[in-house]
Amino acid sequence: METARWSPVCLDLMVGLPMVREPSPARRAGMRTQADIASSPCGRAASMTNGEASKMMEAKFTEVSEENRRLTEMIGYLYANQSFARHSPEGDGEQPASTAASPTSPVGKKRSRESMDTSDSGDGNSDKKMTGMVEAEHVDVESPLSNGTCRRIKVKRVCTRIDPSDTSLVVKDGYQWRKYGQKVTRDNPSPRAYFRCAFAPSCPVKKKVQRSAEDSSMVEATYEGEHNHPRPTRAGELPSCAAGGGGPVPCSISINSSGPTITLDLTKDGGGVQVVEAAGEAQPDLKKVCREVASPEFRAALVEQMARELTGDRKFTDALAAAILRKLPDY
DNA sequence: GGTTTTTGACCAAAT
DNA sequence: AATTTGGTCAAAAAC
Repeated sequence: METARWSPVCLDLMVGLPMVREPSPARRAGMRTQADIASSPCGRAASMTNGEASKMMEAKFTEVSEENRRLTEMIGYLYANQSFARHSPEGDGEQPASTAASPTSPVGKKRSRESMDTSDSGDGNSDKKMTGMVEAEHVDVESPLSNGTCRRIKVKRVCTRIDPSDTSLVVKDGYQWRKYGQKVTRDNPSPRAYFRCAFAPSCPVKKKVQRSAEDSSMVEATYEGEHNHPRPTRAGELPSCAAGGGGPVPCSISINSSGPTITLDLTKDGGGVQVVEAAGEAQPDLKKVCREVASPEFRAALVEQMARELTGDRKFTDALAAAILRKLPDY
């Protein structure tokens, strides 16, 4: 996720569909405007009367506002929550490997364990809608090579809610995996399953999946490395809007600088949340954070925070006004 | 008969 | 140096 350094809170709303018209400033800033919504396949205002289109735009605008309100709540709460305060000065998700991982934590050093277990392939997110994924941490770690050099490996940890009765430990992330091992670990009675990408050895990505010790309905999937091939596409796994449907608006937001990077996925009801840890330090209690994210207090704080950011962004308000004006009939 | 999963054994790093 | 633990291998079983 691209993050900005100039503001403690940067809203990076990557919302919407491929552009049809010339990108507005708001679009360039990543914001989906009301006009975009109305002109998208999700909104069919063009074929309606002005009254119908207006009502539809109003409804869509309300819908997006509501989503933004929820996101504001979540961001504000997370940002205010100083449990995230342990970050490097840069606060950037793409840390130099030397700071992204503890000196003894590269993949391959086995005993650094879950502290380096926070991992990311950058790919397991796109199916949060299917899996009920609620959080992820990303860090880069160094993997020593035989020639003495190190390569950076992206590592991501994803929490996913699954059926407690489901013992398969299968996390639907859109990729194909081959299981190569299972192990019971010391601090969790549930076994940990080890998977390699089905395209191995050409694709080096691995993942570990283990049911949460505290909540058996949650599984933690740890991805190591990045896929070097496209996701095997299957019907029904595309985002509803991208597939031409009228579903939720894809959206992501990032916060950065002195705080953590947080990604909110509006393709999921209630919004999936990724917490992207800037440094290699393990997040002490992400599960707790996830529970807090769902709380009314969190939502309220998020509303205020996001509203402040949006209304304070002159570019956004100008672009929104311009987009609405374009959709108004000429008299 | 080929592919995938299971599972005990093995190895290496950490303690 | 011995033990513990996590990760991987590979033969057997299952599909």
